[in-house]
Amino acid sequence: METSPTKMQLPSDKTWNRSAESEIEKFWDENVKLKFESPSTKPSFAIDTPPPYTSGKPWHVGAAAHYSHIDMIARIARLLGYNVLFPVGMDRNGIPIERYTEKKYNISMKRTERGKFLELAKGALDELEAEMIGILKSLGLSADFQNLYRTDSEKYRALTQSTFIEEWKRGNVYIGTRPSNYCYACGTTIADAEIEYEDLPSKLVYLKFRLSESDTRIIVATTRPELLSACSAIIVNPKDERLNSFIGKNAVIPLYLREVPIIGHESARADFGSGAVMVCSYGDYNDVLLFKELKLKERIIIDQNGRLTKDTGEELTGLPVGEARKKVIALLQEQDVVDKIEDIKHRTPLCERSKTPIELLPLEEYYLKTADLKARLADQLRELTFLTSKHKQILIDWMETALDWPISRRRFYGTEIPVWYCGKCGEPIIPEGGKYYVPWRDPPPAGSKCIACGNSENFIGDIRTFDTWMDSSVSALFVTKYKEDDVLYAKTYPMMLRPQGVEIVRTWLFYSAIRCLSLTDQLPWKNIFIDGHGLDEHGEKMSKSKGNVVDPIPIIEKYGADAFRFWAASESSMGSNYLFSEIKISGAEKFLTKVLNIAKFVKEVGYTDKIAYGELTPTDKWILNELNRLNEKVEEAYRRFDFFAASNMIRDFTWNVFASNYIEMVKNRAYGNNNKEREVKSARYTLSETLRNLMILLSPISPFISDRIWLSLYSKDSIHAREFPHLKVSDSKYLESTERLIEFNSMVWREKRKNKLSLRDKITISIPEELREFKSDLIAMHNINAP
RNA sequence: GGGCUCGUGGUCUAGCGGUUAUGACGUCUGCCUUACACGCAGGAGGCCGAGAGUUCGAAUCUCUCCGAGCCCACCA
Repeated sequence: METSPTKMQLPSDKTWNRSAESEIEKFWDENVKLKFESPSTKPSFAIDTPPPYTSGKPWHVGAAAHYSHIDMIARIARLLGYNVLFPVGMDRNGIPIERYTEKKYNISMKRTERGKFLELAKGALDELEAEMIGILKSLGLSADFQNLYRTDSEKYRALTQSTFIEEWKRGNVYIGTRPSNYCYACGTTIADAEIEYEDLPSKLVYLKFRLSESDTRIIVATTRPELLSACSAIIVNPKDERLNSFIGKNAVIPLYLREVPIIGHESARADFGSGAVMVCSYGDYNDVLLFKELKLKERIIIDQNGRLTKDTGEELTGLPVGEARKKVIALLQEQDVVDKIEDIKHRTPLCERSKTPIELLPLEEYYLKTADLKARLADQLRELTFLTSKHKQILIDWMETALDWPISRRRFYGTEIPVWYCGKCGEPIIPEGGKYYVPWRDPPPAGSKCIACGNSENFIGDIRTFDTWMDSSVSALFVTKYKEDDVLYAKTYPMMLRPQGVEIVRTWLFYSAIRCLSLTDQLPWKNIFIDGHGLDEHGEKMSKSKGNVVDPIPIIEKYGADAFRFWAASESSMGSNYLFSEIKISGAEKFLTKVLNIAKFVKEVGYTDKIAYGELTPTDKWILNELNRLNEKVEEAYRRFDFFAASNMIRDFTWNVFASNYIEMVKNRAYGNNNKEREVKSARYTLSETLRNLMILLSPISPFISDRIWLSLYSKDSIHAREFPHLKVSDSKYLESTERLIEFNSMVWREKRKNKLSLRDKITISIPEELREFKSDLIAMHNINAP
């Protein structure tokens, strides 16, 4: 045992708290460098840490718990003897930071000069980032902050661009014009995965269409009357006996007086609305399919600003969708073609970021082909282990439905698409990868030539950026230094672990898997840890709009990061959702205070040099065997990275076996109320040894307190350089005594209570034969009158 | 409509075929006991969602139903 503790002392406060942690945080900053060792004989363990998105307050306790979980895994891996690569990055591209900047400076992005806007956004990001790093550090994240990366750095963006260029060369990228999900609020195309649906109140308008052949009317129900002028057909279900006689006839669109065919189609449901549907470009995804299938002519009547075009007639031109809807209803009512209007709840596609309805608009965008990659991913899926196996299905389900990925965005703060277009013929010019290109600002590399017409001047740079998932989907390549440091790459790729939240399986997990698979012919990781959601105390999702987001900062200030972490570990099984509960966090703090008090006791009675196992008293041998059993169980849990099981086992042993029974049994002996020097030393040694061992077990979960105790009692070096303890004791006969001992102690306590005796009063009671080995400790503990 | 989870004392949670169901928080009672009153000890509180089946035996396996949550796909 190292007996020269540092100047670190146990805190004098009565409870474990934040200020006791701050000193440790400082100590780590100055003395502990948890870096990936190179060279190293240990096996590598590389973690694809999710780069947190810097979008401003409030921060989310769920995110704090998530990073705590990831840190526990990193620390467990170190404890198990791995050489851990634990990077930390900041995801800084994309729409949220643009919105934040617009709000902060009260400006409009698209009306601000681009260079100026980017500068403001960068400044805003730097402030947010500093705050976030502060939070991560105060949580005790043992990541490599010295090499913090940013997805908007030149180096990172150069990687995003060069991986795009590689995909282009492989023929996996194409430019396509197809109806895309367009968000007017964000002014850009978004991917299917970025849409969420919500049931919103809407009006179902029943319109009377006259047939061209006769005066008969057909009633058409629509939630999108403003799209009337884009109507290209009406469909009815052929099995719908009320309406199938209309099939083959033509109807006249009110207001516009244009004829459209009435067509039979299965997708029209007889039991909704009137049974007749107008097919418009584009009301919903079904319209897109119908236009394709029925080869209808599309009319695009909404422009990129979300306003109706002049094709819709004088009175509607220039109106935004919502107003146009009201106006057109009024116009139709004037003409007496509105049969009735129903209030309904309509499942509306919304942009996940701006929460505004999206429209389907044909736009020219870049797409990454996913069909082949999905097939390859499906092939290799069995090589990928999900620590929480139930989550694998989410990925599989999504793979079945995912379409080609639209990767271009009409935004400013993102990685620029590294493409110029020939000023003469429009052919795309793609540069060589490896550098960071800014086409909206700079000309293409010197010597660029159009491969189609040979033109070598007047190139036009693309003004678009990539979807931010294009950046974050290569995080595994960035941190393992793909095409930059072959030695590190060979050691760390594929990475051991991708930890992430369940809500981004469809995006980050899926996109990363297919992109890295495409570029490296390997899956980027061996294991996936999908973490659950942090819900509020009523089990509801926390969201800024509901206002129920709990900020972790005051929680950490109040209870300490270790209490927060212990709670995060012990609250629910790996990957399950958990409810935020301040009262439980305070319960975790009580446990840590208990641990602190055990340490104060151990320090007070003093500790001695190592004593051979054979020299120890039976009680001491007993607790060491129990401790050994705990070590085995915790090691087994830690090998599955199951901090939930481990934390609960550690708490149970520490409190209910070690403190309540063992310490009470040996307290007198440890204080020296015994004239046998050997037995006194035996107790002191065992107390110290058990606590020492427990601190190592606890260190991945609550690193502050375990290191504070470690440094105060045992060593001048941090606990985090330790390996997993192996006691190598195997007197398993002592394990049989545990239950009997606890039962006997309980029985004595009950007797004393029944007889209104205080715990230190004498009592006459006989000690069972099976416990005779522990007799002297039991007599001292309960003050038993030896019969 | 399809799929995936999940229903265990007031709350949360473990157990997932075998003696009186785990632990935490809360609650009640007593107690300043040479670490800790943010403590110690003791107690109350559960037909393990409902029903049926498999089995010598079910919280645990199967089916049906009820309820909750999440995801996906159509609703004009």
